Amino acid sequence: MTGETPISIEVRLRSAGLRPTRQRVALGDLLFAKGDRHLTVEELHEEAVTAGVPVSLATVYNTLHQFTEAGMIRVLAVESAKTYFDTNVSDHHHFFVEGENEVLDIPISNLTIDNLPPPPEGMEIAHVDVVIRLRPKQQD
Amino acid sequence: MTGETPISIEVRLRSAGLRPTRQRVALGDLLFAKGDRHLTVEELHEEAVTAGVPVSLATVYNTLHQFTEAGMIRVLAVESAKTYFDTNVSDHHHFFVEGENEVLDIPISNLTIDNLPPPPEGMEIAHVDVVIRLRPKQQD
DNA sequence: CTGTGTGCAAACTCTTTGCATAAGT
DNA sequence: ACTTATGCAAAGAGTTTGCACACAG
Repeated sequence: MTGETPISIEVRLRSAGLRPTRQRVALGDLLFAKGDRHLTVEELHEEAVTAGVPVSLATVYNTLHQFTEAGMIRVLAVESAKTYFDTNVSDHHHFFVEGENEVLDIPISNLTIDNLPPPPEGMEIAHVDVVIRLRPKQQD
Repeated sequence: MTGETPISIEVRLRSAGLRPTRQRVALGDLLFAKGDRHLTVEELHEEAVTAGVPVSLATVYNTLHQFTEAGMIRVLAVESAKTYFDTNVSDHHHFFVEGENEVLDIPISNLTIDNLPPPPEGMEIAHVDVVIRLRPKQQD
């Protein structure tokens, strides 16, 4: 066998209560076909147009937010003007290249966080984001 | 004794090569007088105006960026539309309240990160940000 | 005085919204 | 058919920029 059968985008969309329209399916394919990715709205839009799916920017915004609500992707905490969406919803972390505003997955590592503080009353932890900010090494 | 003598804003500005103008000193006072804070440009601007220092928004933007370059404050990695500036430049971490876009310091805790991955070639780690995203506890 | 800094308003970028048209079930 | 999604263009929010005036040294 060649691997696990991925659940089709159509099915995933339906379980999320979203109609599997051409645009949503195409965006879902782009997002999930190539492994884990972090994209901005503009990047995904451009990919879609290049791939022959002339979806509008507004629809990409809508769709990414819907996918986020459905828990299929999530928003990354980076200090950039643009919003980054991550197709990997599990606990893992990121490098963020200053200046270039580029997001990289932290490769296989056993980074661990210990002694997480308790959340304040009435709150629960939704997610823990570790962003390792990188800059070009300066040899002065 | 009542504590350490803080270095005056004037001196700090001069060492950073910044003229201690009325606006910069006032903003610096607001930023550093009350312990560690995280503020948006708008919040600081409003504080300044309320405090009787009618500085312009553009100047607050300029000043916060200059302070950041001087290493006096830093920008936080949160997934908010607004930029948050933190007066605490040391390694410490944050709660981020979803929806409210509120940033809270993580109180005294011995949160530690182990097995930090090595940065990619030619890059060095500028800062490690841990953002613990909070949401209201739901008891369903 | 001379060079910086400041304020204002306009410009820019990213994101959201309203509404007519198109597509899914 | 009926409902929901899409596209477009305009509006919003946050941030940056250009230039005349003001202030610090």
